[in-house]
Amino acid sequence: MVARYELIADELRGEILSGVHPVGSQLPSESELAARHGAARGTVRQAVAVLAAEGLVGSRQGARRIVLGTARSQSFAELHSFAEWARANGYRYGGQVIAQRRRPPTPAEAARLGSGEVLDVLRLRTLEDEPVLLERTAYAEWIAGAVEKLPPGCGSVTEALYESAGLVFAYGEHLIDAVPASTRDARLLGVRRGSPLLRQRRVTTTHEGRAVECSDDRYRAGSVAFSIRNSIGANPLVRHAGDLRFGA
Amino acid sequence: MVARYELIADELRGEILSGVHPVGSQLPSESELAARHGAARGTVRQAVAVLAAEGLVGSRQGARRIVLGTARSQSFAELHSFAEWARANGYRYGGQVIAQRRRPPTPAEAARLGSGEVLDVLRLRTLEDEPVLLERTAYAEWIAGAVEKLPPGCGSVTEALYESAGLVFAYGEHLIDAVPASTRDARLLGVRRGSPLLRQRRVTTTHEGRAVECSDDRYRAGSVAFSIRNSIGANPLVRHAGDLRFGA
DNA sequence: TAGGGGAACTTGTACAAACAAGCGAGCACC
DNA sequence: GGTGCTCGCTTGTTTGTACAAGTTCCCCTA
Repeated sequence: MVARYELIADELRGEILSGVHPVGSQLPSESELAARHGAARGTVRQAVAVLAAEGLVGSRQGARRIVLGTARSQSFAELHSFAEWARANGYRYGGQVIAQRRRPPTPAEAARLGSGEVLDVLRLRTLEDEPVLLERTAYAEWIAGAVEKLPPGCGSVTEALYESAGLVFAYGEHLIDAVPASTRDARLLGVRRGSPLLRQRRVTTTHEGRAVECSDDRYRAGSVAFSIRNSIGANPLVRHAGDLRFGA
Repeated sequence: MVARYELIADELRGEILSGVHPVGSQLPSESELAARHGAARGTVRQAVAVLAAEGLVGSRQGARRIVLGTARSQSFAELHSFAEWARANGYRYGGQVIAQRRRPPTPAEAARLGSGEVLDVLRLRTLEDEPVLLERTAYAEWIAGAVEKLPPGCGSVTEALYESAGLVFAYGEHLIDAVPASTRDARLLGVRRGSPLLRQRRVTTTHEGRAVECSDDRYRAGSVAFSIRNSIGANPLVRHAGDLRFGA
C-alpha cells in the first residue's frame, strides 16, 4: 500500500525534474494541488513536505512555494551502502576483504557496540575498476557470525546481511572530515602517503536502536563528494571542532 | 508567537537531553503526550516530527518511538556562518580579508549568480587564534556593493550583511570533499603543501531563491568535521562521484 | 509619480475524527 | 514446552474545518 501523499510527491517531483516547474519558479498553491488530485489540503501538505525535506522546494508563510533545485536525494540505503549507491548511479563496482579478525573493542567502540569482541574487517572497494574506498568496519559481536559467513569478494554487504540474517540498517550517524593517507592506506588506494583522503566515520543501528557497526571509510580524493541541501528551517548537517567525538 | 508544537518539541528535547528519556528507551505514546499537554494528537505528531528530523528519535509503525541520541543539530545559521557556529559553541574566532577584487564569473558561477561581474573575496578565519579556514567567496553583483563596505576584519559577514543590507540567507547547497593544499593554501593555513584539507563548496540563496554567493571553503585537517544523522526514512546527505557538479 | 491601505491569496497552526497497518504480549492449543 | 493466534496498543494516513500570519498586488490618495 503506497500512501497517497507519496504518489502526489512523486508526481510533483517528476514535474520538477522534467522542467514543468523550472528552478526558481513557483509551485501551484496547496488548494490548487488538492483540487487537482481530489485530496485534502493536509495530504498535499505532506507531499510537499517530502519535497522540502529533499531540498527540492522551499517555502515561507504567505508566499507560494518555489523550486530550489532538481538534484534528488538518494535513499538511505544509497548513502549507507556503497554498492547500492554505485548501482543506482550506474557505476561498475566491486569489493574485496583484505583482512578480517576478531579483537577486543576500543573504548569508543565498546561505548556503542557493547563490551564483547568486535569483528574487524578491512575492505577495499572499487569504482569503475579503480580502488576508491578503504572500509575499516567493526561489527558488533551479535552480528559477527553472519558477517564471517560472507564471501570475501561480496559486492554488497548490506544486501547480503539482509538476506542471510534479516538485518536491516535503519539509522546512521556520520562524521565527515579529511585525513592524510597512512602508508597502508596509500599502498592499497594507489596514492602517495600523506595525500588527502575524505573520511566518513559512521555508526549504524537497527530499527530497535541496537548498534550494528562502527566504520571508518576513507575515500580517495576526487573520487566522491558528499552534498547536502539545507534551509533556514531544516538543517541536518552539523559542524564539529576537532576530534570531539568517536573517541581518539 | 511560538507554535505549540515547538513548545512540546522543546520540552521533549529537554527531557531527552537531561536523561529523563535515556538513549534506547521508549518515548511516551502520542496519545499520552497529547493528554499530558492538552493538545490534539496531530500537534504532538508535529512535535515528534521535529525531533525525528533532528535525528534524536526514530519511529516505526506499531511500536513506540525510541530515543536514538542526544546530540542536537544546530541551526541553519550555525552551519552557514562560521562566526555564529563558533560563537554558539564558545570558541574564540576571528577573520581577515586577504584579497578582494571584482572579476568576470567563471562559467559555473555565471550559471548560478548571473553573468554580471562577481566580487571575489579571500578570507582567512581563525579558531582559538589558529588559522583553520580559508574562504574563497564569489558574491553576486547585486550584493557586491554591500560586501565591499564591510571592514576587512569583519568577524561575521552573515550578520553584517543582515544589518547593513537586510540580507537573509535562507537556503544552501553544500558539496563536501577533500583536496590537497595548494602552495598558497599551505602558506596561509600554516600546513605543508599537499596536506589534506576538508573542502566545503556551497551556493547560498535568499528566501526568494535568488543566489547570493558561491564559496569554496577549505578547513585545515583535524580542525573541524561535519556530522549528520539519517534514517531509512529521511536522508538529506547525498554522495557524488568525482567532480560532477560545481563545474571543473 | 510615489507612497499607503487594504483586499485577496497562500502558507502555517491547531483541533477532531476515523480507519489502516504493524508490533508485542499474553493466551490457548498441540 | 513450544507454536501459533488473537487482541489491545501504537503509529501511519486521510479528511474536514477553522483561524492566524505573512505576501502580493491593486487601487486610491496625496
